[in-house]
Amino acid sequence: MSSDTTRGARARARIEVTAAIKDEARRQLAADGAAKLSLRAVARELGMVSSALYRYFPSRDDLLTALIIDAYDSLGQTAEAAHEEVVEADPAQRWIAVCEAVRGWALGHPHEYALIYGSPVPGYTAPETTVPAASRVGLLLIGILRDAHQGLGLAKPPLPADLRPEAERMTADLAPDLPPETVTALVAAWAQLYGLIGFELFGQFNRVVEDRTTFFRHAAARLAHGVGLVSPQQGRAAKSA
Amino acid sequence: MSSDTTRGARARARIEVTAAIKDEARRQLAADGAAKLSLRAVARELGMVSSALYRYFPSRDDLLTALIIDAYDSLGQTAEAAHEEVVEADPAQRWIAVCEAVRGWALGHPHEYALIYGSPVPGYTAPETTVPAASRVGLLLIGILRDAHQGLGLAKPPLPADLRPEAERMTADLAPDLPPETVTALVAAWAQLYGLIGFELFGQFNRVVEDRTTFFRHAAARLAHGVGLVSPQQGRAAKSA
DNA sequence: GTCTATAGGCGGATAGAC
DNA sequence: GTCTATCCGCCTATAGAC
Repeated sequence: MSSDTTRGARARARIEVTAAIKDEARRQLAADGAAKLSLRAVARELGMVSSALYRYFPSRDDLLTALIIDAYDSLGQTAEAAHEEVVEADPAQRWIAVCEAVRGWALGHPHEYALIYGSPVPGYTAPETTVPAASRVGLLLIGILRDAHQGLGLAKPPLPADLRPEAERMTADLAPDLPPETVTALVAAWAQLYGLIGFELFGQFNRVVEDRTTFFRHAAARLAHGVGLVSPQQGRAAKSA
Repeated sequence: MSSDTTRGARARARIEVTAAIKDEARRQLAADGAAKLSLRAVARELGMVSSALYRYFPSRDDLLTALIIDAYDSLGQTAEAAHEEVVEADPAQRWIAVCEAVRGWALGHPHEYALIYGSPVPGYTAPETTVPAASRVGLLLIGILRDAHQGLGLAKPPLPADLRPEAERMTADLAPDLPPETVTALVAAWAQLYGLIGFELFGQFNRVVEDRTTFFRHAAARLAHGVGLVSPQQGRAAKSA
């Protein structure tokens, strides 16, 4: 039992030090960017010696991978929590809520957002282990569309003939129970959502858009409409598009 | 006259060396990213000594600024040239041609694209001198919408009441001769366009979208529709959206 | 405009003692 | 797990000779 306690204490200490390392690394991410993330600097700031960090993360890239997975999970959890709050609303409103949650997280964690959705870190390739965390928001959006589809509240966006083969391939991969028109529109809307957020975050909207919250809400609503969701509240405006 | 010739030769040499420095810097941008761009490494590769570069670029950031302006200009020129080719076509087709040109340039110059539209370089702030070059593609798109508006070929996207003040502010800034509905939709489409390109370029479409050219063409066409452009050829599909 | 030399830093990663 | 010591590399920027 005393050996159990010891092991437990060691495990706890390891978890705490690991968390401290990641916290400090996140701080440096904000200051210098992922490309310059340095184990040495992290160690210095924590009052450790650089070689000690290698017991926690075998290399700089492993630390980066941990930060990426944490960021995807934090974003995914934020989006899921926001969705839970409005899970009784109609699908279009749930869509908008998730979009706004993603934007809110991005504004609150700009450097982590850049880490996962910004330019790739040169010389670093994310391992497959990041995929589950990276998929969370996408799965949430698919779930909303699925609910709308089952409730017959989903219009089919247009799909030109030359895109149909690719649309069916994507559908088989991502959501075989949804129409190819929907899946294709979703993938496009997904990318466009991150375009809106990225432009705001990375300064492209400076001196262009001022009331960004309102602008974004409207853009997210139009994206919802684009994938076939029509909310009762916004039906009038959306139909006139 | 001999002094003129000498001065001319010196000026030419300066231009050539400046170009060589930027070319080598672009090569390193591709390899290591903007954050690690190093005057020393550039000098080494050119067979010069690092201190010599300071006669051409007073600091690393000035070199970066030159690369950014060059990238915006290269993109802008590519987009303008592509637009010239189809300037007789209807506005929707010209819109799509410009979008495809932007994507084509991005795929051909991924690291320069990341430099201007990717995550900001930590510690670097672009000076105002980059603005004119950065505006070229936007002005091109505004011009297409202006032609469509004057030709009465432009539908008004929906604009909710709470967005109208911001829409009118943006319109006064960007294109006072266009309807606020159009300008608002354009700004959103502009961001969404870069979202599509960024996702393809930065790997988010890996294992998701395969036939990216077709996918993009369709997405660009739907963006055209979203800003109010309806091409005769695509009228049927677009109207059913 | 280019050179050498120099100041004063920074980094990743490993070996071997404790 | 943490330490010291070490290898070997990198950087920005300047001074001063030519």
